[in-house]
Amino acid sequence: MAEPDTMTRILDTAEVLFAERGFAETSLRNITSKARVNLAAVNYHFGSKKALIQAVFSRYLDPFTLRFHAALDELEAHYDGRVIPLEALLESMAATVLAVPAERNSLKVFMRLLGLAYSQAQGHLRRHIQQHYGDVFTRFTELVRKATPDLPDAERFWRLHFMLGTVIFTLSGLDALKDIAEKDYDEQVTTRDLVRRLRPVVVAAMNAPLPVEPRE
Amino acid sequence: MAEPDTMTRILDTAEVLFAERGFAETSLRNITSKARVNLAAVNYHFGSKKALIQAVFSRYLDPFTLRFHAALDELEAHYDGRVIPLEALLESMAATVLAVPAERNSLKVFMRLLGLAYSQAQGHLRRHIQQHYGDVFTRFTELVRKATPDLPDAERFWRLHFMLGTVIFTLSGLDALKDIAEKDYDEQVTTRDLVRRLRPVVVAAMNAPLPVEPRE
DNA sequence: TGTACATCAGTGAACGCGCGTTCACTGATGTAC
DNA sequence: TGTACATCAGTGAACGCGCGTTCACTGATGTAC
Repeated sequence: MAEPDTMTRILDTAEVLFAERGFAETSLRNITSKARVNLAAVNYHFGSKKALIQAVFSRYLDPFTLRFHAALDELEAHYDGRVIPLEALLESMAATVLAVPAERNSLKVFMRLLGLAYSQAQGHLRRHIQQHYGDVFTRFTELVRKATPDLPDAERFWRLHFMLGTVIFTLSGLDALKDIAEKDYDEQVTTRDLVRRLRPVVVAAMNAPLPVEPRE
Repeated sequence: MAEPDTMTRILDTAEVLFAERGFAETSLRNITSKARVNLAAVNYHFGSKKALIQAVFSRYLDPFTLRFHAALDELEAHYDGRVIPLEALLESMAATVLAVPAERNSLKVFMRLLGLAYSQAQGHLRRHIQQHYGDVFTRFTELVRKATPDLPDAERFWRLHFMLGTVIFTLSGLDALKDIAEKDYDEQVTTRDLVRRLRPVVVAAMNAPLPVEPRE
């Protein structure tokens, strides 16, 4: 099989290293030497390290938003004006999340990248993502709103973010957790297994009773 | 009031900068210039940047483990051999987490640091924490085991980590989330408010029905 | 068919810069006799 | 009470190093006439 071209080799290598060590800890020299391309090639093809980081994200998020919009279209067509149940929405999101990196065989990398985007440095990345990919998330939350009419808006907002946290944290810290789990109960853990375990937890969390009102 | 001494000034400044930007993105020059101490003072007092990072953690985790052990002692004494209910255990943990940084007035910093420890680079930090502070967590999970006898061990393990993820992710990404929340529903959000919202979610998640068995 | 020029992917070496760390040092305080 | 020495907290300047970026260049391919 032919070697992939330089740009692809850079992206393939960069996403793995970024996911493993973060952005600041991964130098262009790390990337280019591992990818066996010239150091200057990154700046030639992408312009800067920052732009490379955004390109790495786009390669996951572009197909993700595309597919997710399509999946939501399908759901809306299927329910034809009726309210889409919460479980179906969550199921659809999970399926899309699982489908995208399956092509590129690394869900872990995808989740690590999302986790980094949330937690890492100032915000140029978060801003970039919100700008380019905020729409599909807005559409999703609007559908969730219809599926959970009894939940106050603020409560739903927070619970969605709680669950986002659970999923990203778990799937992105996967290696560490897998290590601990295997040591404690020498049991093999797969990602699909985790997603299976996450499902009832997320549903229960979204449907939890409302918190007690704060005392005045 | 007298200026705190050099070591304290370094620690106070370092924890804030680390929490804001991560470890790699925070240089000793950033820290020492903001703390108005000599650059060489970090290496004089701590030996290295790595040791400074661990010292920053110790200042939170030492009192935390102390207090948490004490809180669990109290619970065990109060229930006197009977099973401590899950809610009481979670409540106790939440109270301890809130109490420790209250003295130093930064829960956000504490959570950001924990989040970084989980997600950041290789593992020297995770190993350090596991070594020095693993005991109290082991004790806690053992009590949770007694409180949830119907939950399979693996399931409990994962759910505890899911919830750890929720809490750390939420409280450590607090600033970003607060921004979004305030833009969407110009509503002021306090940390105590979030903890109040987290409580029923965490309880519901721990008590969620078991996942469906995977098909063979 | 041949030639001149433009475009493109990639290269090798160097640039200046900020990094963590080191080292010889100063000046204040404490201790021994 | 005085002197010699040790310890300690802190300093200023320099160290070598790896970083992201730049730049002049090469060689292959495509386009115009």
